[in-house]
Amino acid sequence: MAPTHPPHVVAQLYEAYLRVSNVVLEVGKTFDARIRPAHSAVFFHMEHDGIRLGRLAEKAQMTPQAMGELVDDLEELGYLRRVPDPGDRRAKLIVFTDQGDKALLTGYAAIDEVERRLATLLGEQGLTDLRATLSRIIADF
Amino acid sequence: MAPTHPPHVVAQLYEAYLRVSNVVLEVGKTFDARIRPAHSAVFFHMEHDGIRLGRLAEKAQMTPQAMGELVDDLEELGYLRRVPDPGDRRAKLIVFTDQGDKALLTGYAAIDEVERRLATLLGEQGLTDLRATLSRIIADF
DNA sequence: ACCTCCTACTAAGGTAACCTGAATATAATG
DNA sequence: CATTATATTCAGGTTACCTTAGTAGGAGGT
Repeated sequence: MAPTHPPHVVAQLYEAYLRVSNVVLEVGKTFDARIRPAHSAVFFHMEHDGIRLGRLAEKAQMTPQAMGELVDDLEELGYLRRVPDPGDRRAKLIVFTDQGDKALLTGYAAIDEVERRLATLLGEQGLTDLRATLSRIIADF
Repeated sequence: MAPTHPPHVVAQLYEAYLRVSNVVLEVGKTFDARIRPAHSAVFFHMEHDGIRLGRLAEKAQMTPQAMGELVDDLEELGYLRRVPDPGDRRAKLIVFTDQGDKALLTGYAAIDEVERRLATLLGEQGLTDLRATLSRIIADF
């Protein structure tokens, strides 16, 4: 069940998120069309010194199996590698390849670009206020 | 490709949307556990005098086939009915049953409740500002 | 060492929410 | 009328998850 007639804030939040995130997604698609939105969860939660599948899944709030598939994809595409975890021979550490590092930097740049565009649109103060307002909503709901 | 380290506005928008919409979704689930989030698109875009499947799909930005499945579900659950369109025998009008009307009102009430809660949290002025800011973002992106 | 319990990961199969392509019925148009 | 367009439906596919059930390798107690 969802919204109703005029611009409800719930609907506005959704719409604003869609539009803004789309800019970032487009950059990703341009970088490598084989990378899908679902893969962003991996880049988002990766750790540069390597991370285990279970922890990555936990951070992304999904099952290790689901995360395993995403990692499989990105490994096949050359963005990640699985190396044995020296501290636990059951486990593997997921690490970035050089190509993976480059993709991550491209993603960061796209997000920073969106922030700059928002600062221009709303003014520095306006962006600060928006951030504060969203934080309050997140904390309260 | 998506976010990065600190609270980026993109991520904040998403998180705020998730939290706020969850309140509405919970109300829906309590009303009838068989109604799924995907069905909200139907309630959102319905028109009280009846609407054709194609138009409903168009408003919700999905294919008529996908929308058809959602309408099938809600018809089976007793919230909608398909009646022949008197003006075009190829088409059918999708209309609410009494039960559908009741569900819609419940949804509206849940959304209004969220708005009231936001007004309390942010103040009337704060909510007005947030709405204006989101509108600007939507218009610009 | 040995046995039990745990943990990381993999395999197999399922579901929800979409999609594309093709069929069918009816309309609209030259 | 014959042609082309429109409204819906039918069949089957894809993506992004999930659940259930292994398997291989550690860790601790005896």
